[in-house]
Amino acid sequence: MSKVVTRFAPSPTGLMHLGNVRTAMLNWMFARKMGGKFLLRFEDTDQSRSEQQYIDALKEDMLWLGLQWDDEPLFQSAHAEQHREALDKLAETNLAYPCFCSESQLNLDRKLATSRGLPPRYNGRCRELSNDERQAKLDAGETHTWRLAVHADSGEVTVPDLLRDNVVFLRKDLDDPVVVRSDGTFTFLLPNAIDDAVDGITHVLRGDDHLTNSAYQVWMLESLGYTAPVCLHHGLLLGEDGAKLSKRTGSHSVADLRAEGLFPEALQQAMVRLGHPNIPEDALSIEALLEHTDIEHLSTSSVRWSNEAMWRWHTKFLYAKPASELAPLLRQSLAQHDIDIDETQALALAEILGGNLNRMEDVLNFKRLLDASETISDENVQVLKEAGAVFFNHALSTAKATGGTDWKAWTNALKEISGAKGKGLFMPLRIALTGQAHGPEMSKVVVFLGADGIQTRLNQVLGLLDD
RNA sequence: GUCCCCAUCGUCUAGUCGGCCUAGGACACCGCCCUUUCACGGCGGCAACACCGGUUCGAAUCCGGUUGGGGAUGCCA
Repeated sequence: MSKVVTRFAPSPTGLMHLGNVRTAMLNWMFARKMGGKFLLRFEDTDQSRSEQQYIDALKEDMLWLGLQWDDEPLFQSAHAEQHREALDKLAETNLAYPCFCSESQLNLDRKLATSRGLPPRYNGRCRELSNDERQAKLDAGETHTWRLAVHADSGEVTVPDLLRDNVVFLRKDLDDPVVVRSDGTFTFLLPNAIDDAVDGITHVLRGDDHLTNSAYQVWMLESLGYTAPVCLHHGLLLGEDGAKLSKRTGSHSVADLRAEGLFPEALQQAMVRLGHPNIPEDALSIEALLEHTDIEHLSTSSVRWSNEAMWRWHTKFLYAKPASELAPLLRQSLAQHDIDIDETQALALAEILGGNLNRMEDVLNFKRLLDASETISDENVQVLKEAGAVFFNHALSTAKATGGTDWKAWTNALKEISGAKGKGLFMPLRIALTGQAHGPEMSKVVVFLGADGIQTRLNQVLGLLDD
């Protein structure tokens, strides 16, 4: 059995999107799983729309996602020769033919067919031209496209598919697809298939929206004497609303997600778990995912994307970050809002905040830990008012007496003097010091702030209550 | 219209040959416990075989049809 070779073949005309991510990951995973190769091929035949910046961005996103490709990236444009040869070879045996029908003629044909209740397919006018007629038109320089003579004959095309029963199409139900436009450029159908053949691709994982295309490509490759790659047509990735993935329904580009600070692991988790059953919750690395997935049993029904699930994974990964890794991220997030802290401070902050942030930007909720003048929300101020100035005067005096950095000692002393206890004791202090009703362990917070920090904030609260 | 694909809890799915399925798991959600907060963790709960026929002693599972979604029928990829 020959080695498995898969590929991800984006056209460099845009950024990597969620649909791309799924296809790329599945092809990568299948290759890894089977001990094969995973190739990256840029389908850059549309030179006018292809841009170097997208090639670079696509590569960067792939690496960010942990999808390293084997060998050097391939470029479809480098195979122009083979595409031409393939067409010539098909033309020789009349399996491809020039079509001189005009756009308006074809529209008319379609209307006519539909009105008669027939499928609106190409009626084969130019397929039935004699060789002489054909040559005469070509010599006269008439504009033409090239079509594949699929519909012409009886017989069937079988698309081999590992995920389902092989799909059988009757040739008469298929059309004669255009493979060369009137401007002489190829449509996606031919180069895509030829490249797979010459690149030695053995397996193609793609959405089932390609099923009919696969039929055309299988027919073409087999006509040329190639063995068509085995397909794994999986169900489509849908948006959150169950409709097709579109920009509006959350089809973010990977670039957007990265800009939002998403961890690649979170995207991996959310993506791979779609269409796969019962992957243990603790399969957190891509290797672990690989181990617990069976690509050959990937679901053939469509699946829904969930941003919420992805961000939940992100939070899980964030919680698990040790302070040493969290610290630089904290600095970075704060720096984005023009707050600069040094490394030591960042590490100290990371140690108390770890496990309290769902997204990196949540650190902004705790600005009061860094700056005593940071305002407190009205709702929380209300809690401070209910505690009252008397309470905070006691708090200040006991803080001074005990130093305040021993949470237990301080609060015990305060409890005795003020008579406050439980939530009524802890909550006002939490809000006064952190600005938030929820957050990290107070015993750590007081150490982080130090005696001065505590007193500054208590004084600031007292000033607030005076107004 | 014609052809092709798909259809189990809110979501992702288990369900090999029909009986062990009054349909299992995970996530989400809800409740309780733990916790000075949040989270984690523990326990419990809610919740689905799209519909209609047929075959059968017995169907989520097989067959037919219907409905719904998707794709093709594009000089998009």
